[in-house]
Amino acid sequence: MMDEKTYKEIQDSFTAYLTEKKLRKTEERYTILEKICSFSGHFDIVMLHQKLDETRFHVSKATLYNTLDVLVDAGLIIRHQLNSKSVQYELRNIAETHLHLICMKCGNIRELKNTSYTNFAKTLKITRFTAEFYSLYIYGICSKCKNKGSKK
Amino acid sequence: MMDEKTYKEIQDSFTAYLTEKKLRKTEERYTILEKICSFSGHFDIVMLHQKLDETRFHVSKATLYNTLDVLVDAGLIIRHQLNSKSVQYELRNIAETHLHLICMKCGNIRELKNTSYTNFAKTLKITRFTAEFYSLYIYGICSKCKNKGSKK
DNA sequence: TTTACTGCAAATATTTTGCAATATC
DNA sequence: GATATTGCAAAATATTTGCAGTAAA
Repeated sequence: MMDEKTYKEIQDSFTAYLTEKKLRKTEERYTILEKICSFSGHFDIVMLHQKLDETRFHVSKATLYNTLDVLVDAGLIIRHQLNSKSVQYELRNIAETHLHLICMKCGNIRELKNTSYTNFAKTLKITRFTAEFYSLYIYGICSKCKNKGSKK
Repeated sequence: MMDEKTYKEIQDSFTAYLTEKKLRKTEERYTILEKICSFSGHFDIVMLHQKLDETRFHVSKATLYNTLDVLVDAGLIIRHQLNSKSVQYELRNIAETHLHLICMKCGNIRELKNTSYTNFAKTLKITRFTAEFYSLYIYGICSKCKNKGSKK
């Protein structure tokens, strides 16, 4: 879990967004966000649903999909398609401080703490577009697959 | 369509891959690759299927999914999840020379010709991973949405 | 020949939608 | 109170699978 201060900032940002868009501040939305903030990496819908159920907070799939859309719109989480399986989400806050190493053989994803690419990307001159954040994916072969050869 | 020389290189690379993996060199696989090489940007399964049908080359969805998997494995195309709708594919060859600007309001995607991020990324020291290619996604607000306010 | 690949249709998985009940504003 | 949001189940989409026929090696 992130520190309390960061969590409060994210929460406040969500509240501001909901207010601005005249959307309702429901328990479901805040509880889902809270759960997401407890993850340190990627997650998908199924996993999030399970974790919520485990803490005895059941929401319908419809609500989950709806809330994730809202959170994406609010810019608090981002959507990745890192492998062929399922859509993965990640707190923008965390995604910003990592780049993603994706093994093209086994599909494994490694997060690598690195902020230099963001700094680099900020120097790019881009017209007719206001950049908010950056995601770098590096595709290649992880050391396991390199040694063992193809796993698939 | 790319120039003939590039197309031949891609085709040869596919042949080498199929040979190495002891996979068969079928007309379907080569025709699908050829069609993909005629696109200058992203495409999805539905669009590819249509375009193939238009040129009177019908393949089943099963074959299409199978072939796209093979092409991803071969490293010739990459898979993007650029918006919430559907998975999009792109020739790796083309993807490498562009970065992607994704509007968080309207979902529109703009490709921006830029290779400097690849050069930058190549300078990153990464252990236990052999990088092959790089993809930079920049999330933000496009000028249309900036002016008009939210479209959604 | 052998068996990988294809097409088709059926099975799964994923996401969206309709609608009545509920809770926010 | 008005109506956005929720839950549930059904519908719509997207993807995978089983299997018999076909074709590459």
